[in-house]
Formats: sequence, structure tokens, C-alpha cells
Amino acid sequence: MTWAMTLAVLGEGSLALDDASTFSGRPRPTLRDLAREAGVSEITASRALRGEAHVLPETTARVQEAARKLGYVRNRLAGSLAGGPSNQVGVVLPSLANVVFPDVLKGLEEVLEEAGFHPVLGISNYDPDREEHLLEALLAWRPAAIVLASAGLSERGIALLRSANLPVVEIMDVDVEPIDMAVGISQTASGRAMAYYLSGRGYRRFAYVGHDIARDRRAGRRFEGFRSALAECGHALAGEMILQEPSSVTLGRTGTERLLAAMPERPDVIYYSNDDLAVGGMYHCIGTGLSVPADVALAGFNGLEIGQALPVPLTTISSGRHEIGRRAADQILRRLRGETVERKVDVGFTLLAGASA
Amino acid sequence: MTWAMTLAVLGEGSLALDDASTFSGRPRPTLRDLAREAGVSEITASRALRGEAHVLPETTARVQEAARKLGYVRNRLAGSLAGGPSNQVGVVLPSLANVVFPDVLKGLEEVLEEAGFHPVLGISNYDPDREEHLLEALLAWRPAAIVLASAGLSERGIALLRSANLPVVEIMDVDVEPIDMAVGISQTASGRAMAYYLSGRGYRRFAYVGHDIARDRRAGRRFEGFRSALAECGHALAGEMILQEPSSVTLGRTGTERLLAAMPERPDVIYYSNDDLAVGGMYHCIGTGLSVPADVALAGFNGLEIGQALPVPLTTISSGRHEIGRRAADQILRRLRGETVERKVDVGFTLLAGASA
DNA sequence: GCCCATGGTGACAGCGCTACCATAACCTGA
DNA sequence: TCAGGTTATGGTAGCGCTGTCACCATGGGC
Repeated sequence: MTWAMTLAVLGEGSLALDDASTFSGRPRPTLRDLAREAGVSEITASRALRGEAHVLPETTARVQEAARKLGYVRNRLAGSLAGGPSNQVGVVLPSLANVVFPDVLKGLEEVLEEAGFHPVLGISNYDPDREEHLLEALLAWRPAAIVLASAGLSERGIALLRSANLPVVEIMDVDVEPIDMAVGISQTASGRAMAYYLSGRGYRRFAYVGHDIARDRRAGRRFEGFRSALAECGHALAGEMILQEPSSVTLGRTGTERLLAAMPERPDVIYYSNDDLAVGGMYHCIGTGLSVPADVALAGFNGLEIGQALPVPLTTISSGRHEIGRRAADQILRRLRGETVERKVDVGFTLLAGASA
Repeated sequence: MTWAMTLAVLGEGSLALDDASTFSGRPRPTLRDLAREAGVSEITASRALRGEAHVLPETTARVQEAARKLGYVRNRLAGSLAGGPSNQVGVVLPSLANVVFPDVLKGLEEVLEEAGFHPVLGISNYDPDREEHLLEALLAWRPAAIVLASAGLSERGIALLRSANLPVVEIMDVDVEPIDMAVGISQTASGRAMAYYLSGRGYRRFAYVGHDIARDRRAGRRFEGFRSALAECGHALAGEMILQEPSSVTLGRTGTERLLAAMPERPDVIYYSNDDLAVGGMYHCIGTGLSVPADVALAGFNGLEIGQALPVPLTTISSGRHEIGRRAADQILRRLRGETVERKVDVGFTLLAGASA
């Protein structure tokens, strides 16, 4: 199989440095310096920089010129402390390993950046304690808002957010009642939709391959929805393989292999907890010569490009991750502008009926 | 092919809210409140919270108890302004669309989080102007350090970083001389290594499929390295297909299709600018019945799981993205502790000799 | 008995900025 | 002509914290 060969190794680096040599001692110019340079008062300089009204264009120009000359960089710590707005948004995500969250983060960042905001990131690793800890640490920076893809928030975490007195957007899921606002899709409904769809396509022997549901509760909710809708259609799950590991393509491959080995009578169709696993399942079929969907049909969740680009495009549900990020940012911005916003935003999902099921 | 069906739509949300209804007016307790509650002075409360020496354990306990009671959350804006350390690290990345940068970010976050630091994120979208702008905005928060995967920094950007007087880590690439520190691999060398490897395997008709090199300069450097090493081996490129779009699996598929259509005599081996494209190439081969590597061999760059899990594992170069993030964070932490650090850290790459070439 | 080191605590200034109120100059209309 | 606005600017306080210096016990060495 695959073997590895190390071609280059650590530590080509030479030239060691200690900080004394690199950190010059010259202090940064302050607003006072800037004001003096421009021949105006501090407050006028401040207003000019912030583009406030009531400052003559030529005064503004003079201040900007002085700023350029001095290399002045505004200190937002001081500004925020003094009552100015913060433009940081605390973001707590459970993981970056899956493409899902980078995509959400991308959507968030795009919209925030345009409005001059920056995400401050924390990764909870699906650990509620860590999540609570992160929340506290991020709130200490007095962000303008918090975005949270919760891994199961504690009472204290909720209290922390409540008393923080700022917009809070819980993302990914609109099945539960949010602390403040929620943007996402109904995970349960997406599982149900797939069950109805597959059932309608005439499949009868269903199997499930999933990852670590105890930690990834959203995957768990999809599975619940899938199973309950299956029951409504008069079917039952003929087999399942749940692996207590984070999702990956490899996990999908081995999971599929083990599932099929454990089922003497092959299932018609396999529903996966997400597209990573489903692509792994497809790889297994390609590798073992099983024809998809003739021998076995496959369905996933997420609508990843990697599944859509397959020779046999994956039947899956597009979860609008990017859109979730954008809408979450949008909710925050609108709320900060004092506009009225909805408590729950369901961005909706789309069933991508590929060729795999 | 694939058709789409929209099952759920926007705006299930009802219950509109305006901010007046949700933002309670009660101000956050300050250190003064906390000190009063605990019956100590502000400075003692501050020291107790920060776990400084010279505070009696029972005093610390009393302060912590008071903090819990009041729901006190430390204000780090004030702390940092007053001369305490910042624990924010500005991070500027060109993109989150490719798996590479989320992986780097993950490594960064892991190590930073452990030390109580948080990344503040900006995405430059491979735009130098935007990068400069982001840098300035992030520096305004007086971060403890900056991590930058540069898209081509301007003179002013360099000056900004120099005068900021803080640790700066340029990541991904150690081919150029860093402003302060660099952590990454030699992109050029990785391209060269692949050329030598493929050449050594006996391939003679080489082709290249790449994405948007003008923007992704690192991909460009790999290509340069590949081409120059190929020449050293006495070979030349028999064909190339460069598509001015961001990389994706689909792009790899269509790129391969177009390359092969344009080359009457099929190449022995195709080198791709990264694994996304190479996987797309593999999909094309699977779809059209070309045998890999017998009919055409494929090689990529990055060592993505999606390529390694393929029935025919991809020959590629593992770029240690995660490790780059971790080492970058490590450089920062060590520098902040005043330790001596190397100017350049080459984390090294590993050629994964799969079955595809 | 004195000195000094050490441990625990506190008073106070000030980090760099912006909100608030004040002021001066100018304009408008009856 | 002058009350009453509007516009451009400035003085000052204070956001909430931590660094610095100072203070008072206590205790051990000579």
C-alpha cells in the first residue's frame, strides 16, 4: 500500500534571535502625538479618524496626513474601553476538521469583514466544559456579539451569555429554542426528508453508517429524524454501524466494509451521517466492484463538492453552511443597528438527488 | 445528472425581537464591585483572579467565591490597556475554501488555546490590499503576535508589521526571507522532489494541471520547482492546463478532461497543483474507465485524507499543514516567554508514494 | 535589640481613547 | 436687531484594570 519517505527534515533555520534584538523600544504614537502633529485637539483627531460628522474636510485631511507621517495605528482597546463600539465577534465552533465549520466561518467572515468586524475564534472540540470556558474567555474581551455552534451548553454557559447582554446567535440547528437567536436548518427534518425520499424511490432494506453521535448531536438528530420517518413509512432499519470516532472518509470506507460484512443479505441503500462517510462508502464500492446504485445505493448529508464531483454524484442534502454563516453575521449586524430581527432563521435545506440513490 | 429539489424554505422564524426587549440594562459588575463583595482592595482581587503570588489562599478563595456570586467576568480590554498582556493573536489567511488553511488554523488554535490565547481572524482572499487593510485593523487591537500566510505583502504592510514591535510569523513557505520568523516548507523543493521522484519511476511524458497561479503564489513556486527539476533530469513538460479559477475537485476533473483532449498522445503522468485537483483527475479517470497508473499516472500535493482513502491512493506530498500551525503558535509562545527561537522553521514535507504514480 | 528579608495587602496613577458638555463662530428669519 | 439654531472645535472626566511604590506585620540571624 502506501509508504512514506521523508525528504526534508526539521530545522534548516539558522540565525537564532532573542526578542531584545527585534523589539525596538520606541513607543507607538498615541492620539495625543497625532493631535499635536496635526495641530488640533485629541478629540478632533479622534473624530476625523472615525469619519464623524462635524469635522471640516481639510481638518480630516490634515489629521490623516499626520497619521500617515507618524505611522499612527489606532488603539481599539482604549476606544472600546472608553465606550466606543467593539468590532470583535466571539465565535465558538466545535471543530475545524470537518469542512462544514470552515465553510460556516467563511460565510461569517465575509459578511463581518465587510462591516469591519473580526471573528475571534475558539474551538470547543465538542466538549461542553471547554465550550463554557471559551465563552468566558471570549466575553472577557467584550465582543459585540457571540456566535456559537453549541456542543451542549451548560446552565452556567447560558447564564453567562444571558448576562452578557449582547446578541447571541446559535448556529446550525433550529430544532431547539435559542437563548437569543438561531440560524440553521432543522436537522431532524433533514433526516426525515431523506427517509421519505429514499422510501419513495422504492428502497426497502435500509442501513445506516454513522460517526460519534454522542459528541456530534446534530448528526444524532438527523439519525433520529431518519429513523422515525422510516417507521412512518412502514420500514425499519435493517442494519447500522456506528463508529465512535470523528467522521472521515476512511471511517466511511471501513464502516461500510464492516456493515456489509455484518449483513448477510445486502441492504438496498445506506444512509450516512454525512458526506465524508458517504464518499468513503463510494470508495469502498469502487474498490470492491460494487455498482452504485444498482448493487447498493448511497446517501449522505452536507452536499460537499467532493461528493457532487464523483462520477456517480452523491444523493445528499445540501445544508447551506456558507449561507448559515452569512445569515448569522447578518442577524448580528442588523441587531447592532437596532433593527428588528427574527428569533429563528431557517435557511432551509435542499435535497440533491444525485445518481447514487 | 444532478437535479435539485427544495424541501424547506426560508423564514420559519416568527417571534420578532428588537434589541430593547432583550438587552437588560443592568451593568456588568466591575473589579470594584468584586473587591467590595470580597472585602479586599481592588488590586488584591485582581491579583487573586490572575493567580499571582503573594495572596493568601483563603483570600483567593473569598475573591473567587465573590466572583461566582456576582457573575463577574474580567474585562481584558481594560487589563490590556493598563499594561497587562494581550492574549489575542491576529491571524491573516488568504482563504478558508481549501482544506489547507482550516488545518493550519486548527493547529494554531490548539496550541494557542492551551496557553489561553485566541486567534482573531481575517481572510485576505489572496488580495494584497485587503491583506494590508486587515493587518492594520488587527493591529489596532494590540494583539500579542501576528500570524500571516501572505498573499504578497506591500511595503506599507511590512512597515506596519515592523513598527508594531511584536512577534510576526509568516507561514506556509520558507523559501523567502521572513520579516521576523517563518514556519513552513520549501514549496519549490516540494515541486522538485516530485519531479525527481516521478522521473525516477521512469515516467517520460509529463503534464501539469494547475489552478490560478497568479493568486496562489505558493502553487506557482511548486510548479517552478517541478519544471526546473524536470529540466535537470533531461525532460520537458509535454502539456499543461492552467485554469484561472480557485482550486476544486470539479476543476481538476474538467482540467484533466481538457488536458487529455488537447494532447493527442496521452501523457504518462500528470502533476497537479494540489490534491483537490488530483482527486478530480482521479474521478475523471474512474468515470471514463482510464486505469491509474497504467494508462495515466497522477500526482498531487498536500496529502489530503480524501486522496489517501481512494481505492488507488494518491501519490502526493504531505505538507504538514497541521504541524505548521502548531509550530507557528509555538514560536510565538516561546518568543513571548523571552526564549530564543529560530528565524526559519522548516517543518519538512513527506512524499507519500501511493499507488497512483 | 536591631536589621533586613519576606509575605500579604493597599493607595494611586495612568494606559489611550471617546462620551458628554461647553464654547465660539457663523447663519437664519422676524 | 437679536433670539435661536447649526457647525466646528475643545476641555474634561472616566471607562476598568494593572504597574509601581509603599506599608505593616512577622521572623530569623547576629
